[in-house]
Amino acid sequence: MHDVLLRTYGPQHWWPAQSAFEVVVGAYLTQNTSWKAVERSLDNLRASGVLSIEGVRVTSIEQLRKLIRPSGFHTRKASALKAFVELLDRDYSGSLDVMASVPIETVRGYLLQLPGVGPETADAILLYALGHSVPVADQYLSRLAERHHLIELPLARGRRGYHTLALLTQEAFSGDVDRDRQYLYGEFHALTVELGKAHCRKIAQCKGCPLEPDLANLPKGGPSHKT
DNA sequence: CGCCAGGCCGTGT
DNA sequence: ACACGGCATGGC
Repeated sequence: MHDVLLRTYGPQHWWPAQSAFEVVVGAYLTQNTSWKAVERSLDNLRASGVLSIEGVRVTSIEQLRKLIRPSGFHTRKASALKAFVELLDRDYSGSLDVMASVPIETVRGYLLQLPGVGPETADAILLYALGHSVPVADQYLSRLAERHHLIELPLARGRRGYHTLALLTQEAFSGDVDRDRQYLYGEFHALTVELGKAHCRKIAQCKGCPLEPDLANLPKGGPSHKT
């Protein structure tokens, strides 16, 4: 799948950000929100000089809320961003580099305890902001895995479903010893998102989907669930 | 106008 | 352990 999508869409060079902290902010803001809307919030933060650790640290939660309004759920996301910086200050000297030097499982545990941070946000931060080799799963990947019968339907959803998909991704790339896994995880997630953006609603019929040859082998009747 | 977006959380079974 | 609704706003 990765190679087919790579040939179709080309290298994605994810995550689209100018700094590690911008990755963190983007990971929060894009929760159930289109990236287009996130970009406007990021522009607002940048224009106000708030798109930095210090910026979030010194900005009031009310002001933060106004700036990120375009990307929705601003009440939750503003306080969640504050909580992240508080964790950073309290346990990692206010430095993402320090956070990146701590064992991955330890950091993941702390991230998951933060408000507004679930498995996908935590892994996106670990991979794209902290430079760890961690697969990232999402709804797009879940749909793809279901359609291609790579996992049983009961395993596709919920917290268990996320872990199953992440493990599946890890195993799928484990045999590739020539390419860098961190890079592959990053690009694969980016490519599945790109596929989702282009074919999210059409993937049921999958007309023009680059993975169509594989989807053509689906059982008669095809997928019945919503995409 | 209605659907949905690169989830997460609290509540109810 | 899941299913379900709420969270907010803007694009299409």
